[in-house]
Amino acid sequence: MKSQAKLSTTEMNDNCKSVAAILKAISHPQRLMLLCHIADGEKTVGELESLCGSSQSSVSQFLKLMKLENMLSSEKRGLFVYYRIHDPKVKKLVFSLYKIFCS
Amino acid sequence: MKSQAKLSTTEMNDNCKSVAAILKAISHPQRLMLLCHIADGEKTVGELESLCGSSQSSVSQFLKLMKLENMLSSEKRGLFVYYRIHDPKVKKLVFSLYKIFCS
DNA sequence: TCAATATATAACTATATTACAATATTGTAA
DNA sequence: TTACAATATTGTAATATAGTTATATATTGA
Repeated sequence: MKSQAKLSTTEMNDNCKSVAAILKAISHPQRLMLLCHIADGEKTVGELESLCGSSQSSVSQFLKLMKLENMLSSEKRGLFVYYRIHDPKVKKLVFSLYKIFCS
Repeated sequence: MKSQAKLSTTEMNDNCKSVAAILKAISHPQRLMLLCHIADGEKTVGELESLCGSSQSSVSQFLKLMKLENMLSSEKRGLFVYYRIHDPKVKKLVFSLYKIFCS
């Protein structure tokens, strides 16, 4: 992390704030689970509901929260709403988490 | 994230739980800041206090929290307590965060 | 139009976090 | 021993979050 020494305190502060906000949105077992499934390919609310074993209401609320953080985007096609990862940085993060902790 | 499909639901659940706990400990601007400074090399409470501009009490509490998660370890030498990153996975995580979000 | 299905929102309770202040502990040095 | 500096702990009030249930809205196809 030596490279970080190059950042000013203000820059570091700002970076920490925004990164912490993203981490906060992910730092919940159910939300992380949702994100992992979505990272594997776009999913509908119903699919996520059964994949994660959560109620429709809570899945919907979590998705909304992560959409507000601009982490996810959604598209309605026919009867279903498809969710996918919007922010490429978030995709990289999920991949890193997988590499570090799950393999 | 295709590789993730290989994990069973139970495995995924467990992984998400433990990873979310770590993320939760980091998902706070001040704590992330602390961690970044410590990742750069071991630090005393007093150093962190001035580096992060936080009160002694909150620095001490945050450090304790992250120690409980086994993310940090500490060693008392003389009058000072030195903190460093204990879990190599956490070190990797901090480095990934830096690569993804700060460069 | 109407029934079935998918999604979103509201309201509420229990619990957890945060910040802050006060106090305690420990090691060092005079 | 006393004093002091560094760190840890505790108590607490304000706020945030989690999880549940109930309700509302939107879309599609018959």
